[in-house]
Amino acid sequence: MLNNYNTEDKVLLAVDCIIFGFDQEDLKILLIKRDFEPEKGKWSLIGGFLKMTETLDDAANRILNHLTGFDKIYMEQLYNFSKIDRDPVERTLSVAYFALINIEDHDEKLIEQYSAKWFSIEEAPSLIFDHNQMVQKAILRLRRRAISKPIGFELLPEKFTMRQLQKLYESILDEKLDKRNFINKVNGLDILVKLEEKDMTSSRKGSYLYQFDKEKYDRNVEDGITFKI
Amino acid sequence: MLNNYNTEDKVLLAVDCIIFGFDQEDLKILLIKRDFEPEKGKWSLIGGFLKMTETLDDAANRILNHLTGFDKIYMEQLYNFSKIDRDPVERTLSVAYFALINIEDHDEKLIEQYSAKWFSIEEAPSLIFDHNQMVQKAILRLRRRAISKPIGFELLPEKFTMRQLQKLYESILDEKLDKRNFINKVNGLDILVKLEEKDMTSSRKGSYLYQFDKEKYDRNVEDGITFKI
DNA sequence: AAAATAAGTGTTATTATTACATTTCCAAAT
DNA sequence: ATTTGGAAATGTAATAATAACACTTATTTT
Repeated sequence: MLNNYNTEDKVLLAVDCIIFGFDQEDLKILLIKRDFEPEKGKWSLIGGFLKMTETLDDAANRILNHLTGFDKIYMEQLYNFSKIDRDPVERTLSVAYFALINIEDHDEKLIEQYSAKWFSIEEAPSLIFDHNQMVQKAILRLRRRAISKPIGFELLPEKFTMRQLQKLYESILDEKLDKRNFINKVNGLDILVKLEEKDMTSSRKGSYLYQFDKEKYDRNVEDGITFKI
Repeated sequence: MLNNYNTEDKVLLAVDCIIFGFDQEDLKILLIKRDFEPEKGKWSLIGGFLKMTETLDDAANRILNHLTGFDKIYMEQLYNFSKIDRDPVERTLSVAYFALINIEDHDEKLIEQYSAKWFSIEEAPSLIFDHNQMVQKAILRLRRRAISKPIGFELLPEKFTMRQLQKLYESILDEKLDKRNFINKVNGLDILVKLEEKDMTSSRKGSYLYQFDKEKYDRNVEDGITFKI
């Protein structure tokens, strides 16, 4: 006889996404203004409900794809939030995902369509439900990631300057880093290719552009080499 | 108008617990032999279903309490497993929790009653569903925990020898450690109290017993001081 | 030609980690 | 009483990683 689980409770399962981006200055998150009740008009993470035919990763991908148009976004499951009254309408648990995207490639039209907006972490408005808590947790996770793998790939444009990479790390870790030590460390990892090309927008002298060497980068990640800056 | 979520799918949500213990030699996990279908007679993690009135932590506590009799078990949410067919009976997601308990205090009767058994990690049988995967993930998490906080508190008896503490770390990290370096490092953390008392079971000379200094230990954990051995 | 501005570059000091071998203590055996 | 066996206890030197630190270069604008 199969146990048919008939007597067990079923619940709604939401998936909410913390989307990080980097605009060469600040670490940002993408938020939307809710156009439905409850909490209409307030800012929130983007989210949706898990469907019967999806895994959680599927659901997170679907939701991310809607808002960004991208398909292969870096994404990790973060945590299950389950306070009884976290959603006033009905018992709903939410699995938070965090994602990293390159702001520059991002489709402006989709953003408009969803009344979405990038906020730098410090200036982000207060969010609905337990979304603030989710963001806090995501920032901590992102920090851990940043020192366990070189996450720049996901957040920077294809070509970038050392300064940009350093700024990215400074905004993730929320601390100033020493320029020389940073460069030495990064070069030691042997995951960047220095290009001939220079970026002339930031100074008269211009600064060399770099690219990630995808192969070495991946090997580096696999080996679990740390990127402690 | 409130959005009432009526059209959204609801799912069963299980909670499965990976319970770690340490018996002075090996790191172990507690498994039960299923006495119901599906997979009756096979080994599995202990688990249960989330009830409408509980948070996930509540559910994990309830399940842990049933099997161990303990109330304040160290416990962390691990990951939500959501493959479509992970449970052959019905679409069920499972939130895995990992827990640490001191084998010695553990109630033998409860173990018997549930046909539970401690297995050392290497000798554990293959488990039902995706439980092997859960255990793997739990081990990795435990390793990370072991180097970010001194987890001994949860897994060792109140009084223990340096050797035991070292053995514990060796079995968690799955590598041999140097005795002198280990002791120097641990002493440097200033979280242990050396007692007058000796443990005479392991040698003629006997070895000093230690206790954790709960206050310093907690401060240490709060400060996020690493316990990288 | 001078000024302004960010880019680029190495060395030393400090700290943390690793490697490593001998002596001490005690009980049991003789 | 003496010897023996076995684990416990102990410190130092070598190496590696991290942190601190300031001047020169290249280029455009004035």
